[in-house]
Amino acid sequence: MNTLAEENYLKSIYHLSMGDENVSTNQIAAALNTKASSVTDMLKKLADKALINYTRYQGVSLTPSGQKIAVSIIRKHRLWEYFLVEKLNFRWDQVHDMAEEMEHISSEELIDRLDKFMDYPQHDPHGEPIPDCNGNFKSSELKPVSALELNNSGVISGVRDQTSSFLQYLEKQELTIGKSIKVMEIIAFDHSVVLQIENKKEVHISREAANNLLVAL
Amino acid sequence: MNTLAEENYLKSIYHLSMGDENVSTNQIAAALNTKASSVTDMLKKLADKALINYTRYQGVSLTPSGQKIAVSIIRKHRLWEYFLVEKLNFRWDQVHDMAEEMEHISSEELIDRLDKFMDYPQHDPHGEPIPDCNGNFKSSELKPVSALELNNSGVISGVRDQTSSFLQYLEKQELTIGKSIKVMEIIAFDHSVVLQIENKKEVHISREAANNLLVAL
DNA sequence: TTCACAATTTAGATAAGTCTAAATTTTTTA
DNA sequence: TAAAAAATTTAGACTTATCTAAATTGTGAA
Ligand SMILES: [Mn+2]
Ligand SMILES: [Mn+2]
Ligand SMILES: [Mn+2]
Ligand SMILES: [Mn+2]
Repeated sequence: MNTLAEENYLKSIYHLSMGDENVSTNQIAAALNTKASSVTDMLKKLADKALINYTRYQGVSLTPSGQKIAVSIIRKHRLWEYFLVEKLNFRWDQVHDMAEEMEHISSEELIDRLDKFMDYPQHDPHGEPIPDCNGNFKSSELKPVSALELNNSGVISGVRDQTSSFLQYLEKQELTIGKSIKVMEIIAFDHSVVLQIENKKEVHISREAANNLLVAL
Repeated sequence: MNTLAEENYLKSIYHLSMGDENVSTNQIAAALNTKASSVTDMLKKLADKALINYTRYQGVSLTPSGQKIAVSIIRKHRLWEYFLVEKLNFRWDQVHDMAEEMEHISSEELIDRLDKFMDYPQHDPHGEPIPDCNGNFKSSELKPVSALELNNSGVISGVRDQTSSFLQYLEKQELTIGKSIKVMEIIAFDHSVVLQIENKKEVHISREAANNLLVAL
């Protein structure tokens, strides 16, 4: 099928092109922790395979077949994360790196059976929607806390950054999935935000944290 | 840790060195479906890493650390096969190739939790013993049908060859795990064997098949 | 004990994926 | 709008894992 490296590039391009138009070489290099020159090499290869639209110096977008592969990898990633948390009792901050490997297990039938085994879950442990076996899924209607206005409320439903350090920080602040929060104050100086959790405790989080914490309204 | 290729070589050497002394370059090449020259290159690499004992032209054996890695890969392989059959309802003849990929998922904690989740199974779907988290397991006391004498009985408990085609052939002949069989006749000419299954139906199998079908006495 | 043949290793290539350094193109800024 | 800066690509190299063809080593039959 496709190599592990190709799959990682396609997934990265997919994530980076959310909303925006073309994705740049440097964006991909940053996301994959590699060098721009390596990215250029791979872009030529993916373009040859008709998985991306690529013109020198102009950035890239996925073709329909590239998109299909990317979504299939994302489906695998999220289903394995769900499995690790729900069946093997890992914490949500432990599973991302393992899923990064498991998403490359090739069998489609395996992943469809895993989906059924877990009774077709709709969201992964970080609140992201799980594509079904046809690749369909609602794009998440979640907003970052940083997009809320004063006195707005929401229910914590996901995260953008899935690093252990961020998830563990949230855990410590009791900002976990399902909790309802209200914006008590927005500090103009640094865009940091004071939140009230479940009408009780207040916490003060940075702009950076508010950007990466997602809520349903 | 180790690359996928290295892991496959170590596992292969482990399987080939059962009982025998040193494993030859050509044996490994045949098992991995590659060329002898490629094997030589890899043997040098594994010897540099102190995972095998290697002297030019003399074949190889695993060092204790090489053995430890091989057993860990085999543990993963067999636990994933068990998972695929018991939890995802695959047939025993469908799981080997998927497990060949899954055995390379690196996390040891993942596999230990999977082991617990399935309640520490002792044998994989082909009757092979599953090493525990310390790498301990009884070497299988199973004998090939070809080693039985006339009128000996046994219970079908495993297979050597795990290809789909052999497993499907056994299924069709009703020679499945758990069935008891008795040797009714051994044809001197071609060493083929006539078996009676569960004191009922008789089947006639080739020497090749008898070599690859394992029974407990 | 020699010699032919089988087994193994070496030599030299190739493909994938990556890197650094240099060249090129695009974009910004003055 | 021309120079400077930033982004991107190219050139050339390296690593891992493979291969074919040629050279070397080991061994068993005569
Ligand atoms: Mn993830
Ligand atoms: Mn990945
Ligand atoms: Mn197997
Ligand atoms: Mn394998």
